Amino acid sequence: MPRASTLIDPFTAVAEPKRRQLLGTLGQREMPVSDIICELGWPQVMVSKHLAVLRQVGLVSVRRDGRRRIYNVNADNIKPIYDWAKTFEKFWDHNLSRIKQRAEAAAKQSKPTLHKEKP
Amino acid sequence: MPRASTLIDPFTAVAEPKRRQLLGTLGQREMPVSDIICELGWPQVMVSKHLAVLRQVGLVSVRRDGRRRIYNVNADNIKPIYDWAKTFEKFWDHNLSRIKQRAEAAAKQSKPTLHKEKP
DNA sequence: TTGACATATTCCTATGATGGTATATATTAT
DNA sequence: ATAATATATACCATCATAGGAATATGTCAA
Repeated sequence: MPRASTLIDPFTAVAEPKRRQLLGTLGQREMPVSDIICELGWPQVMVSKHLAVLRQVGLVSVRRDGRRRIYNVNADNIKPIYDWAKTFEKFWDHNLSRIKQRAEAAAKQSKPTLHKEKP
Repeated sequence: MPRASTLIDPFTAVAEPKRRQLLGTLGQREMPVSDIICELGWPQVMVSKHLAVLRQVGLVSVRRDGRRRIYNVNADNIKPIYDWAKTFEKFWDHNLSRIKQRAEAAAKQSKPTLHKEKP
């Protein structure tokens, strides 16, 4: 299989910088497509297609308002990304708080398989 | 440009599920490629190539040990992902704690548009 | 109805990433 | 030097996807 994932998970959806931008914009306030177009300055089709992707993955939700569609962030599906990244916090959080035990346990007790060779 | 970014930033690198798996494995402890191969059960070439990508983006670092290469996570470059995702925490963190002020300030001053329905 | 407006979808193409196979490089052992 | 081990790189084929253009759908107004 020549290429793994697609648009089924938030990670791939968010890999596209434009989609992060879009989410950032929507994060400020819910808005209709026209506003997004205005704020980002992209062609309408581009906005609509990126929105379609984000919708598929469930990162945004829509509701209709006349001929407009009001989009807003569905942040629950961003949380998995946050959670995943957070599993590495022990590496950058050096003045540990409650994570102390867990982090130290995991990080330090790996034996010195580090830089010794077969004698 | 038909298809935007590639393997230049952590987001795209981490979009590949296998690479997240790999990072998760390396997150436990630093290890040589052979151990990764063993733990994940992937063909060697696959591991090496995914590592190459992660290296390019700076998500892992290597050091040599004889004919082995010891890899470990370079978590500093995962933090941008964490930070980005964290900007949406106001949406899912409803029983706020210390983030209260900040979250509320940011979230509330745009109207309570969170889960409105079609009228 | 017709027309204007707002947004979505279909079709097309080019790029480039992924996985596989084979091969190259580097290091240690004999 | 040769072989064995450990890992990386080059080459190839497939196929998903971003973007563009054109078009479709849906909604309000006259």
